Amino acid sequence: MRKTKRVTISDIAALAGVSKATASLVLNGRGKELRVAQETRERVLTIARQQHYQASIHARLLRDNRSYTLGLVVPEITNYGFAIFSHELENLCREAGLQLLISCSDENPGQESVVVNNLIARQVDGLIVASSMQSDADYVALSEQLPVVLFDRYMNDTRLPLVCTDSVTPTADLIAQVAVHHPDEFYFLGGQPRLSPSKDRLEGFRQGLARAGVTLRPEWILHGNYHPSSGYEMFAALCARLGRPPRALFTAACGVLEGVLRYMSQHRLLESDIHLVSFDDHYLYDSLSVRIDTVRQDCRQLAADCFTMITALIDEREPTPHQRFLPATLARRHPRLG
Amino acid sequence: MRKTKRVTISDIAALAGVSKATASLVLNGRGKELRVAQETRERVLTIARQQHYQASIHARLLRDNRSYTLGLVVPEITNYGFAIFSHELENLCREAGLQLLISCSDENPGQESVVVNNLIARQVDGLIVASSMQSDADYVALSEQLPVVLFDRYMNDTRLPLVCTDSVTPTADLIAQVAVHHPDEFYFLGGQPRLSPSKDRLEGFRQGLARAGVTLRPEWILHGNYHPSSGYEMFAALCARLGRPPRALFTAACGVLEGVLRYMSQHRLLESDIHLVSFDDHYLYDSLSVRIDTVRQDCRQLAADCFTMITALIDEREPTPHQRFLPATLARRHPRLG
DNA sequence: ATGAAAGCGCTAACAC
DNA sequence: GTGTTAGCGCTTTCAT
Repeated sequence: MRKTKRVTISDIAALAGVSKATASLVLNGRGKELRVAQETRERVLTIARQQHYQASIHARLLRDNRSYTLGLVVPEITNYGFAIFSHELENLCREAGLQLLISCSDENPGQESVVVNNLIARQVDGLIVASSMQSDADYVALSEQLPVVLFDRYMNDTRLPLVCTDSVTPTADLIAQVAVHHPDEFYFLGGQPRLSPSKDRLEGFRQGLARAGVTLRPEWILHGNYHPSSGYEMFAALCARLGRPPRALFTAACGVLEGVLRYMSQHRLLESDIHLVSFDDHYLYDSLSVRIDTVRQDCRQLAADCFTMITALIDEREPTPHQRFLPATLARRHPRLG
Repeated sequence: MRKTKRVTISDIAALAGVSKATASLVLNGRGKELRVAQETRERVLTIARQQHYQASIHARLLRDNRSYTLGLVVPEITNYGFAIFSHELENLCREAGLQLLISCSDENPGQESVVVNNLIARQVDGLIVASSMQSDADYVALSEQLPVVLFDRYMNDTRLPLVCTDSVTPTADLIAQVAVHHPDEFYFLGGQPRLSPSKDRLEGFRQGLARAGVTLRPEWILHGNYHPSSGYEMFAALCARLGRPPRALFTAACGVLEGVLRYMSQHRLLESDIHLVSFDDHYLYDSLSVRIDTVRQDCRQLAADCFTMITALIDEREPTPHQRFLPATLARRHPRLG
């Protein structure tokens, strides 16, 4: 059944008794301004419709040497924030006639290389990446070849185009508000310590404590990675060390929090009065018995800015600004004491 | 910076002093078995490497008249289950040298047409769809043209290839277990009543009640759609009608449940002793104060089966079986009485 | 107002 | 063992 031969522009041209060139002009709507008689145009159009003519995209792409395609690399599409981001970006792409190719790196630099190379091989017109790499070297090299925009995370003092949430300020604000109630004990559970989100959120944490007049103790800070299992283990270790759950805790990412919650759930700690604070929000947090104060990123704006930036680069306009840090909002669920 | 001219197979051939054909053979690893001297092969390979030769995918696709691409249409990528499914499918595709194109229909048949047409225009080799359409007519027509596999939802008695979770059995099992404790009152909040998940889950609900010896009252059944706002409103209306929250409630999809939870959270109902039962699981449900018993779909298996089926169709092997209904598992969180 | 032809980069059938 | 050549389907000069 599936062997229906493709109807090409030559077929249409032949049937309409015109040349390929004329047919092409007409079919691209360019017939009007550029010559081609009204009557000819109608004939071609009618026939094309009758034959269900659909231009071969591959032929056009080969000719244009463009794929009208954007690559997106995220650590985890199952992560709610990245899902929203992807969804948003996909819509923007579609409206612009671009196809979004989504790949997951699973927080794994090796896997990230694989998927990026795949995308390159597909000749994407641009690449948007939330990278798990330690260094921007690969992307600096890559950006010689095609537009690259980093988002969500950045390396050291990279000069690559970048869209991120400013984590430091809102984290500091939130921590400062909470820390006044927990001057004796406020733990920090972070992800990979060398990734920018971890670093920035830790910096925000420090600043927040300082602002609240709380002296940070080094043993308050624990690092693991963004996998829930890591959050689970850090929290388990902490509980073991203290002989009880901590009184106040900041988790630097939703994966870490997920692990903590799993532990709490398994150990019937959900009714305890631990004060949880976290980076990244989720709609279900409203329905948890434990109240969690969070920093909520503006995923849609992140997507919009990435899109603006990458399209600017593709069109060879230098985007201004080159790097963007977006504000976040606080979602406070804990009843405010005092 | 970005204007580096593409190095083609002709360039390589010229530099190596061989013909395009020979270069092509070598570069596709087919040089060995099929003629081409060892020495020639090495020369070509070396030069290709030096020049960072990367074959133009567009040229190959044009020639093969294949895109090595699969289209996936889901209602909502932000829905946890679909995210897992997509992630899984993406990995399977990558391993098979295919690129997955993910599009969202937002539960909207109009939008669904748009994205499907987009995917067709991209000449995907096959299409996997969780459709929000009332009828399979469009896809029946489409499947004349390319392989189509439906999943998650199906229309009436469609004969299209299909992969679904069997909703009736596990829903009935779960409801039967719970209903014995709630013979007087067990509400059902469904999505669009004409979509198969709603119908099957309602059927499971009926069967479960019957098995528990509970007589279903017509006013227990409410329908809306899969958007959280709909769940919110149905639940609000129900509470208004009863003057209190219901004692037992089954939500037919996670979107509906999300709305219910939002309402409960806003109205401080999370500590009430309402017995919630729902289709679709989420890792955060373990951490909710309200205990929710759920039916958990096997998203990875769904993805695996869709993949097997679509690749079979693409290779023109008829897949067996043509339609697959997968078992689900129950996630009971409510303490079992009696 | 229209057509002929070149070329995008690659592969495979067919020479030699 | 290696080269020639004919497409794949489209767009775009350049003639006419």
